Amino acid sequence: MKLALCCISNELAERGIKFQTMTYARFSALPHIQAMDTLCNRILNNFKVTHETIKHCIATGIKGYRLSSSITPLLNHPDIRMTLDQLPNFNAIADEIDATANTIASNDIRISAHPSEYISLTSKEDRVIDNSVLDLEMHAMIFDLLQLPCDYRSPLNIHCRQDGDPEEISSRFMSNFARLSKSVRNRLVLENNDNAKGVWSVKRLHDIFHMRHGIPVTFDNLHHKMLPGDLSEQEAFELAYSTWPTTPLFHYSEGIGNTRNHADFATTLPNSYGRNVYHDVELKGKDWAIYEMLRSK
DNA sequence: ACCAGTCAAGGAAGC
DNA sequence: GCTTCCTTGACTGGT
Repeated sequence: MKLALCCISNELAERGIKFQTMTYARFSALPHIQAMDTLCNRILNNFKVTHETIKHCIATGIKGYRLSSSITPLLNHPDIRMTLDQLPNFNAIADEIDATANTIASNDIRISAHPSEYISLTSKEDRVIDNSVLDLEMHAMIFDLLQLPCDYRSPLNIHCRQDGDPEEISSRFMSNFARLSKSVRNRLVLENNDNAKGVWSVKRLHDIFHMRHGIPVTFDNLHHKMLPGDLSEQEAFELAYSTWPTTPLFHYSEGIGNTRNHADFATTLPNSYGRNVYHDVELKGKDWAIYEMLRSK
């Protein structure tokens, strides 16, 4: 079974190998030179942690890794707006990225990302679209620097998050999609959601975004459970499976009770219905949960 | 060393 | 039109 780790290794975190972040409030409270210095050091640390985590996955039989979307805090902030290569320590960062690229290229590990849930290509506000485009381009730039395939083998997975009239929302989505670089467009996939009004089920994503525009649909079993539309789990799984021109990368999680709060560990294994798929394991136990699943297969 | 509070994002809902 | 909630993990400041 091809299981993938999402962002954080609990085992490495326990050994002190952890991501760092910085808030804008803190950044602005410090003298500028000191603020930039701290930020640059944290970003470099985050790339080192990323590389360590990928090596850790390879060593433990984990077949995929979802990059954290918090590797580069603040760079897209409206009052900062920097790209990686504008950082004073970019050379050190590029060296770490190159080393990571080598690790990925010489091993069997699939890399993906799930940019923040706050990204929206459907908003009516230009400011929100601008921020979202920048954030997606930042992800794609990191993917390109890591020399990842510029196609769905390294997907950038987001939601269509707004509720309302599907025609209106999807047409806004597609006109903003056209603004994105090829690095983003070639990798962008859409995941089913379970918003209150229940608009973006697997079926609807398939009918609108896949049939009309060829965008693959990521199947998430927990979102499907909360918003099945008219489909059984297997029907939704198969429909999403049919949208991928390469091996799909789906999401697996379990809620606590009947909620969407993620449980620590799996009680069952993800059902692949006999198909070849990767599963991003969205359980709070992270790699500890995956070890258990790999043992019980 | 530890703990409680803070921070950041976009959308939805309620007043 | 404002506030609050949702979510998450790490930072921050006080003990």
